[in-house]
Amino acid sequence: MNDVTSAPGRPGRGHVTTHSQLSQIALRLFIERGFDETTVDEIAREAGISRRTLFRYFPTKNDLPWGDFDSLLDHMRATLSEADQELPIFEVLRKAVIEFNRFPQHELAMHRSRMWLLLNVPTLMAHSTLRYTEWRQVIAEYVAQRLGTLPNDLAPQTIAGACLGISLAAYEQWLAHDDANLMDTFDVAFSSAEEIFGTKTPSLPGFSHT
Amino acid sequence: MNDVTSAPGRPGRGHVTTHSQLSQIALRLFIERGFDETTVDEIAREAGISRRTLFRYFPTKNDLPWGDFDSLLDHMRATLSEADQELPIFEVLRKAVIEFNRFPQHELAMHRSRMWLLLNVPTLMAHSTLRYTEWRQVIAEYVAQRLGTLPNDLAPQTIAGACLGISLAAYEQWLAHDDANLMDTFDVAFSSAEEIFGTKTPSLPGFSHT
DNA sequence: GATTCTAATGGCACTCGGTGTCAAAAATAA
DNA sequence: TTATTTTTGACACCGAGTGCCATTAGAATC
Repeated sequence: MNDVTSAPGRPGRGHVTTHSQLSQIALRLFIERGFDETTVDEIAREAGISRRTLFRYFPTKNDLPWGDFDSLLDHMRATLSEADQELPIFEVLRKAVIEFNRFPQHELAMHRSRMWLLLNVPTLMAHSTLRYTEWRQVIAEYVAQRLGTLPNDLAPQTIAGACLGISLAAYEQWLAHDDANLMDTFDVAFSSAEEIFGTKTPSLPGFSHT
Repeated sequence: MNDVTSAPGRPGRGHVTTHSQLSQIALRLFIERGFDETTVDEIAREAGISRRTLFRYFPTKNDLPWGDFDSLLDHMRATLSEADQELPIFEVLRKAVIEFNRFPQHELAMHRSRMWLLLNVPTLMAHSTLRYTEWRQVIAEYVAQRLGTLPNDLAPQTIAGACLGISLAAYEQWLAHDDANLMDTFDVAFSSAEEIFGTKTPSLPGFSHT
């Protein structure tokens, strides 16, 4: 997933386009005409490349909206590894997740389209699972490191799952209110979760030992 | 998803097979040859029906392993609605989820194959999301009713998500140890989660206010 | 500047999942 | 037996994704 337009100092023909460009074009068409109604041929034609080439940039049609997700994951991994080990796990996760979902102003509209598609088109919802798995694993690995357990143990996986749930809930919220601020929404979602699961104010009658 | 073999007292040709039969045949082939390596034509041929007919029983190849999932969902909904409203939510959910995953002895082997496929074949993992959504919604609706909120509010959705996470973790565990008992595994998973999120013994340093 | 090497592109044919259509088959009701 | 109803099967078709190979364009070498 490297956006190598024309790698300098390397022989051979350079790339004629980028993942980012293709992703944007596809996103626009998906929003305009609908995901299922847009064929890969149309996207390729719009981008001025052949269908065959498009499938060399993205393995499936479902991957087009995601753009360069791997880079974002790497970035979150880095953020977590550099985090203050003294901070409570929950706070580190909250910050890292919020950071992960920070986008420059001029990309927000596109990001909104992207997330709307990912959370509403059945095919994309399904495919997203595979991406979420990678995302959860990054969280789980950090939690495991903090707890001194294995990433695949129940605790890290459960917490990672909860973080994903919180994030998706935040996105649903954000998409439902076009005036909402993404960062704020995430912060509120994490605080709500903290309250639900928190040890301080058990506001969830019954979700505890009795 | 009604297994109407030949509805008595109704005109017209009767069904030549059942969802359950097709599901079992498909399951066997998927395990034997692999999911991607098994074509729909092969399954149809094995079942003695046409490809076109198979697609009238199951909308997609991905749905074959699930069998009659809708009935199970209805059953869980019923279990929840009949549950003692005095019991803590967590305990009701624990029981309902365990009940949902109870299978007669002679079906356990098949169920193991099914779950192995659903949790390990990427295509099926992705597709499962859509089924999990229905499952989570059943939980969320119950929790919402208990809390007096809407099913789509953060709390019910978060708890439903957590239940799903716990269940999947339990299945992973069960599949990893072929001598494990499914019911026991679920019970342990729920207890572990209770400990992680519990208000009594905060065993998760940092996953709280400080 | 011509040649050579290398890597991306584009065209083509093919497989497979999934759908629309319609005639044939089978079961019930008359 | 005939009419009606419902499922089935055959066929044609579409779109996603892949393997193969000739072509193209850029960089390095001479």
